[in-house]
Amino acid sequence: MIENEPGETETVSGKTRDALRAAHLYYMQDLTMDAIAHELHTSRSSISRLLSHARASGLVEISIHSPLDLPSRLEQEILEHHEVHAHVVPVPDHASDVDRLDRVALSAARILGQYVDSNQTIGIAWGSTMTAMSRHLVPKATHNTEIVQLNGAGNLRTTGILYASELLRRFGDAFGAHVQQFPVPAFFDDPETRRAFWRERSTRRLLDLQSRMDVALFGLGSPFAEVPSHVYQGGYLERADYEALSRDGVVGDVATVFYRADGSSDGIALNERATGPDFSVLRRAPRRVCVVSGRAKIASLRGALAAGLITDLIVDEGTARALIESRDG
Amino acid sequence: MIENEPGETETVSGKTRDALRAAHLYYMQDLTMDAIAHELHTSRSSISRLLSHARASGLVEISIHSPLDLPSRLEQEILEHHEVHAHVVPVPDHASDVDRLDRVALSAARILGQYVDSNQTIGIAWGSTMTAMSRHLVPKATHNTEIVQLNGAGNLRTTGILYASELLRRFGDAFGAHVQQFPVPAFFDDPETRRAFWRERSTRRLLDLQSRMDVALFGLGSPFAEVPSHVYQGGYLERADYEALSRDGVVGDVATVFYRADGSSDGIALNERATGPDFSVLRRAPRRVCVVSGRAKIASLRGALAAGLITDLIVDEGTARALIESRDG
DNA sequence: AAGCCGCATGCACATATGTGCAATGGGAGA
DNA sequence: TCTCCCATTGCACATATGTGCATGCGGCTT
Repeated sequence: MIENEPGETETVSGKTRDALRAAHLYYMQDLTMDAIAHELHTSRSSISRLLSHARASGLVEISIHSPLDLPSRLEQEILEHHEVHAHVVPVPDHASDVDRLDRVALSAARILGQYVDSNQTIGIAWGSTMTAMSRHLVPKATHNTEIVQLNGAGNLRTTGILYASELLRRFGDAFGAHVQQFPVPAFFDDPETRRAFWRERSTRRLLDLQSRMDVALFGLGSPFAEVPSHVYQGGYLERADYEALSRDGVVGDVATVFYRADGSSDGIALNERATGPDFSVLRRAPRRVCVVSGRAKIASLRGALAAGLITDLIVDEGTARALIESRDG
Repeated sequence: MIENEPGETETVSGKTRDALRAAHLYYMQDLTMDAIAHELHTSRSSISRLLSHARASGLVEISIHSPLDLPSRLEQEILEHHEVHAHVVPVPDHASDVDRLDRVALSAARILGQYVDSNQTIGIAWGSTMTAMSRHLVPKATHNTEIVQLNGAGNLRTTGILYASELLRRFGDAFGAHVQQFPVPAFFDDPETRRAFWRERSTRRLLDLQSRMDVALFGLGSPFAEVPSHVYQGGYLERADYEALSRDGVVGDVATVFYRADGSSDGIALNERATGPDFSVLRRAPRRVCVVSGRAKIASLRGALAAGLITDLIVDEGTARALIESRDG
């Protein structure tokens, strides 16, 4: 976060003070913006902008509580079948996968604030889901919170996708948190290089952070879906790798670590070269938030659930329904 | 709370479900009402009404967080000088006392939800401030919460003022709580009658509840202000009573129990006939929320603070400023 | 001291939201 | 089964809110 500079202090806190006051008048006292403008001796349009600012900067928080006696049927069933707390994001069935992703990411960004707090270590993966989320984060002030990158990103070839560092920075900015980058490629070419790297003290420091995560946040990869995930388009994997994955019965990945439909991940060769945290490490985090959208990811989701990687799931309605309805969807 | 009747269940929970979904779409996904109407196959105006319902029924909660490093100057100073957590309600200086009361009550009603929770006993006084609040309560579902009337109300002579029972019922409805009425006059004529009554088992049960309150909620009376409080207009007190109060140096009351500027209340004769809880009982409640508006109540507020009756104060800005600025305001 | 830059402001217009009213339809009771 | 009642709906209009644009004010650089 940018510290106030001399001479700027007044302006910055003045704006926040105004925003706070306008928010009180608008949300607590139900005054019209016109009336507020009058009270604050400014124009109505300035108040409109001030209130937008108040919302966007987390001064105003809007939350939705479903009555305890009326949980969403889907969320209830997911809890019963999979022992996972679900947030089902309503999305019309006819929505495109792009819409779906955007809407889930938007909701997820706003829900995320509930999980993040001071004095926490938060692990974050990268991918198209996380990128979409990063665009909509609502800031929340925290102290002593640290964000740690879960897996290497290497270089990207495709355009229009943010570098992982930019993505992490957005999360860091939103929570006033320090960011620990993980500057390695997504996959090493040689398992031995990875092992050597893992012995480096700077790497160990980061791995240590990962093992002490309070919250892990990730999307899911699904290598064989019709619309392959981010990782599978970036040129990280070669044809031979795909064939190996296919042979190993892989259905998905979390932070570039692969698993099968039954949740197992032993003996998957590619994992020896991957940079994401071993599932045994990941599972140490008491809260593991997974954001998923699109039915293409159902197989991947089932696998991740079977592997016990998820404690909190944010998912679009159609996918949630498909998850519950049939085991062979 | 009205229980669902057969055949009504579907309708009621259907409406709540719709409201919940609409709220998600509106507040989490930023869809326009038009778009939501389309998704839910209804008209835009129905969505507008549905969202109003969602807000009014507490499904949607809007809260305002002031950044920890920027507390309101006034709130900060009140905390330092009086060891009380203040919520300062912004109100323009030129507002009338009626406006002031309305706006403070509206804000207070919305803040109240933060203090109320399941398994609590909540004591509530009555008066114009509480009446105004009762009109704006935002429902919040609780279990096993009990509301107990702090002081008797007797009969009222003036019109346009709700009977205490109606007032209490509104609080009870808002929190789904059971209400314990206290069917006695505000003041007994004879102290002996009061003592006798206090020995009754039904009374003792209620007094016992009062002594176990988790939250007490009250306004302040100020007998000698230009605009006298509710109690002083209702015909509860006679001229001789006023003169006695004046002689005793009384500056205010909480739930019809009087105190002096220094917070003392010993030897005030009228208190022997009053039905409100003794301050020693009141102070057992870990949270004691006081709602005050209007500079006329400053002397009364100072006294209540001196008596240590308040832990949380909701007050209009002008009064807060006057409280801080000069000791002889 | 002058000039430049960037940001905040208010206006006017474009959208979005709130609400009185008449019409509709489902359900309780006769 | 019929009728009446009341709650809910959508329309059309009234308000309220959002936003592109031109303007002007400070602050910083040259």
